[in-house]
Amino acid sequence: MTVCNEEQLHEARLKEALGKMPSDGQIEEMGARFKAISEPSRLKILFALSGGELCVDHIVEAVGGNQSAVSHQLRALKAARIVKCRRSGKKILYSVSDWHVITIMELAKEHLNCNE
Amino acid sequence: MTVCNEEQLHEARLKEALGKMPSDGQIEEMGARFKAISEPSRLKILFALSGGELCVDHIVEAVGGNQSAVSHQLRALKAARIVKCRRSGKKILYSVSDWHVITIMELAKEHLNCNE
DNA sequence: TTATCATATGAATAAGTATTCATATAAAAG
DNA sequence: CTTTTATATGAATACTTATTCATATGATAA
Repeated sequence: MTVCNEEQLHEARLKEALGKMPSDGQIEEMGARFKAISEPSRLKILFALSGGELCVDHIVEAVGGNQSAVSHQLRALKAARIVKCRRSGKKILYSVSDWHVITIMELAKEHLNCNE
Repeated sequence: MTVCNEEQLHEARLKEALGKMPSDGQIEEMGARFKAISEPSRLKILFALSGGELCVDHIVEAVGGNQSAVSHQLRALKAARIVKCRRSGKKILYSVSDWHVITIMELAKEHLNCNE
């Protein structure tokens, strides 16, 4: 009767988990951010921009691939409000606007070397 | 001639960025992890599991949706080696195996409240 | 053994996403 | 004003991914 009841323990955990669960809106927002940095080319773009603003053709050099593809990815990152851009003469210069995302990328990169 | 040359500055930045760019393998690995936590239901599953191991039907309760869908997502998370499972009697208990991922989720959650 | 409970799986469909190609825009140089 | 340079865009295609339904597995209880 007072024996360890695993089932009861799990029920308690479930309730606790449900209590701490972020709202659907928060979950959506987090998911959107993670999705933005889940594609290799976008990740590369962001690593490239983490050193400072760059124009599109330099970004293209940094990530490889063709100009149109990079432009589409930049648009996605801009829509996710992770990067912003400004014009300077002929060129459009992109830069990071959400540094939290870069922080998370750096952290994830460090975790890689923890050869789990 | 010694005038501030923006172009030159950007070239320098590009080189620096290229130098710090993770390898393609690292980029792929990071991308895979971020992708794993970019879908709402998987995020919810992980938040639920962050309190300790749970059996599948409790996970289903926690995230909503149907059993089969949750099972497929659990498989994806297991394939990404973010969760693991063990059998206990009739039930299969899932738990987090890669706590780095949880760390990143918590961080991202905190960033949400920075009302940028 | 048979029935039942908990979970996993496969196939089909549906939805989302990346990439390419061709073309459009917009500023600058001539 | 015309041309060139830098970037963006739209449409089409090809991929990838999520979800559902029906069924399979595998442990346990009867």
